Amino acid sequence: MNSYHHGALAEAMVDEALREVRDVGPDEVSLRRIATTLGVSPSAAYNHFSDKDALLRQVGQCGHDDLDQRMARATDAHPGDTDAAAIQRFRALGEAYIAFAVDDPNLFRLTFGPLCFMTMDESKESGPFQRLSDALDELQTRGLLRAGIRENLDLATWSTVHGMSLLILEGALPAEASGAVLDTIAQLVLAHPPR
Amino acid sequence: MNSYHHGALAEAMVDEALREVRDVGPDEVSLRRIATTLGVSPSAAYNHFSDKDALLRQVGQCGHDDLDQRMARATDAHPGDTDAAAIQRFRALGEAYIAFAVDDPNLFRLTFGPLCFMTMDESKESGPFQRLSDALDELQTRGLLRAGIRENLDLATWSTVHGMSLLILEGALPAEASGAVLDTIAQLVLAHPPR
DNA sequence: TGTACATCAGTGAACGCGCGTTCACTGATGTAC
DNA sequence: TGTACATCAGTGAACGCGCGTTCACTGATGTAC
Repeated sequence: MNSYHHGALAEAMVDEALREVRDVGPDEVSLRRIATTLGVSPSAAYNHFSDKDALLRQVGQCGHDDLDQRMARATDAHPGDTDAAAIQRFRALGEAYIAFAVDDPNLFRLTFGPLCFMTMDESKESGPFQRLSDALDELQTRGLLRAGIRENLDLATWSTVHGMSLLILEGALPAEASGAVLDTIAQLVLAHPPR
Repeated sequence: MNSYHHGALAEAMVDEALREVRDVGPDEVSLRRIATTLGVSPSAAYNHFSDKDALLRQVGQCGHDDLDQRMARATDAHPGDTDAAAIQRFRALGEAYIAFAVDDPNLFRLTFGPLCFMTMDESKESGPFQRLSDALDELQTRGLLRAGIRENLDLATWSTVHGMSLLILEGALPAEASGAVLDTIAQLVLAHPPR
């Protein structure tokens, strides 16, 4: 309650850093500006973070978590033990990934940027990639995939959806095209595409 | 010849900026450092470039041109008026794109970064995207593509190859996996994949 | 052929800026006895 | 219940830095007559 000890400075700094990332992009975030905004001295951050990058890495983790939650919601939105539902779940995962990039471009860039990258081995345990991979497993189990393509298909689809996201952010691809491209992917992947 | 007038400062600055981009990444390039390296005053650049971004944009153009040449060479490496050659050309284009990213990661980032992005309409006239699209047209003409997938397939494959490149640069995907993923793409796209 | 002059491509000093990080410090809190 | 003391989480001044850009300037070049 007292004004000397903030009480939850670490969390407040992550929140404010997240705001700055969104506003000005990962490269233009300023530790000093964050401290000033929070009414705290520039050095206070060092009680909670070893350096600026450590703070930014925590913000990147927020992005990763947000994406994961979006993908969880996308799956939940299409329940049901049918072939059609399984296909919808797969597609919804791609839509969620792209929606994250479009809704929160700077956070997306930070999360998948050099500072916060995670090796495939780490992200394989859980998270966005695993969700995609699980969805493909389900399609495979149901016999909906073309024969002999399952191996590496997770990496291929992840790459596609990741690349689309970035091309959209760069303005090289109109966001409206994403639905049509996702349709094309479904066509490529399914043994008997819905017409 | 005299030392007062450099003679080709603009080209020299682009060359040196390219070197800096490769060394330290697009964000850490310094105009002053470039000037010092070239033995020229910090303000000399402004006779040739309106500002730092203009110089960087020119470097990004070099990256675009280099990629385009790599893709041209990739096509030329597999001549022949046969189905097999057409398939090899398509695959070689993807390999060239990824090789550019792996060989020259920082230049790749600049070329496809926010500063240098080109709209799809611009790049459609010629360049990497057009080469990919042409290769797909040829597969289509030869009847090698699965039925009904040509539309948006150029955007889908571009996205895949672009996404793979970035995931490799971020360390999320081992570079050695790229061949296998390209195989998977060929399998998805071709009506009768080579076994 | 020689000269006046416009233009081009440099100089170098200065402006004004914000940054990340360190350091010795101190106010506030909580715990042991 | 009261008090000594360790610990935690702040302060604020300073360090040292490099940056992009502007400005008035000048040396070199080339062209018209």
